[in-house]
Amino acid sequence: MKKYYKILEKCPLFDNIESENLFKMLRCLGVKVESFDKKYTIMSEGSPARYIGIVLSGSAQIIQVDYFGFRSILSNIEPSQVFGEAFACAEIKSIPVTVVANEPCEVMLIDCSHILHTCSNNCGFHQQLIFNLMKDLAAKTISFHQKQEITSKRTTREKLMTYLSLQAKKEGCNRFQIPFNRQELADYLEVDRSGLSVEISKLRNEGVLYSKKNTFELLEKY
Amino acid sequence: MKKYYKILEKCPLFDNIESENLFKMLRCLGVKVESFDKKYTIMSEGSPARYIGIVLSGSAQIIQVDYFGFRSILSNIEPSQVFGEAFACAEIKSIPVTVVANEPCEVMLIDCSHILHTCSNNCGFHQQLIFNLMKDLAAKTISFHQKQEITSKRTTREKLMTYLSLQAKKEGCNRFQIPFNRQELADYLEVDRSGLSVEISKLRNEGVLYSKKNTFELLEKY
DNA sequence: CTCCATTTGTTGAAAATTCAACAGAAATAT
DNA sequence: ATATTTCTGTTGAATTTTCAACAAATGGAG
Repeated sequence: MKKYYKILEKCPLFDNIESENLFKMLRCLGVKVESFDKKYTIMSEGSPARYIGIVLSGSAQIIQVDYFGFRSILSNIEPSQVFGEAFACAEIKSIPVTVVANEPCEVMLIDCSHILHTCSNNCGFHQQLIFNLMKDLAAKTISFHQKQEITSKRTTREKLMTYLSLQAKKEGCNRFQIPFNRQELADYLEVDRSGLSVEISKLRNEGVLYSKKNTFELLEKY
Repeated sequence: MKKYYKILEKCPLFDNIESENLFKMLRCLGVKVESFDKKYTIMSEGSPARYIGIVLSGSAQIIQVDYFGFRSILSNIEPSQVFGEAFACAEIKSIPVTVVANEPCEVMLIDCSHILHTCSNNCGFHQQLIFNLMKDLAAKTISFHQKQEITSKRTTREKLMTYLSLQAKKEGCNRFQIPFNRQELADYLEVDRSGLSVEISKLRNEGVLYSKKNTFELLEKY
């Protein structure tokens, strides 16, 4: 467990919890750590909403697949970020999304009933944990608003530029990497992959951006 | 304040709080009630994220208006529902959306600092309030997933049918009213209004649905 | 009731997306 | 190193959306 120290410290779920107390608490919560190979399913749609997950290494994607097999990517989860908390906290029977490993990854799983219902030891961390969960959920809601701002645009070009601008802002730099390949970016922006490639080429020719693989740079022109 | 009793009782923020304690608590929180005429702005984008709102009567819409004046409707808020909580709880400087009165309405505003930071009286309701906030935010996240399921569809017809199916399911009845007129529905589904009208007409002719104004009915055929 | 403003439905043209198919590039496995 | 698979960019055709403009229907105000 020690090797996850640095990651867990940065997890918003454990804000304001002293590191010496953290491991005691994790024992109390009865956490478990699991590993998944690339493309493996971490949580599947329809399964009980019981666990809150924390990515320890690698990365995961929250996806929805509709009746016709169309995939849409809701978000990308990086180390020390939390997933599944909304379903666990809302106490719904089954989760409406699938979580897949985007690369080999390790995740910590916490049975949400250990968080939501006061523990038998009545340890003082619960209140802080619930407060942290609330802040985390608030932050998630805001990031959904941002995604909505992107996908509400009507053209592929606008969606792409809105996404890239927000990324540049988040990274604080005009040159940055994105966590998606082309098909994934298309599924995140909710557009056609080939149409997205066309648009990227156009923007490159117009001198608006530089791109190579998953590295992008917004040029002055824009 | 007494006249809002029934509404406040149903507010998820006050779950598991005895009604006799509710009013004492509201005083402690220093709530205020304000009225807005139809189309008036309740909270405007860019303003400080200080208040959590509860709709007491009428209804409000959460909207985003982009650089070009395109409006998109994120959600509709009915009496006893909460708004603005995500921005208040995430402690961001300014809110990224606008809240407008959809009809004459009254809202209760609670300064979030009174909820997030333990009150001087150290009254026991805070923990419950924060727990309720957490559950409310979890529920909001889930409803965003649902909206995403709608808007991720690629055609106007699919978006419309997905929306109507979800509404029918929510109402538990194939015949129901929606809280939007045509333009608003278009802005919620993120499609063109005239194209939406065309699609509704087609579906009506095909016998898939009945519609008149904002009343819809999904017919057997579907 | 009449007038006026708003909402809804309809149309056709222009623009954009989707779709399928394929070729070249890049990554992976043997 | 080579073969195989996956990913990316390109194309053209078909579909769909968007846009602008207008007519019909609806709803309110006076």
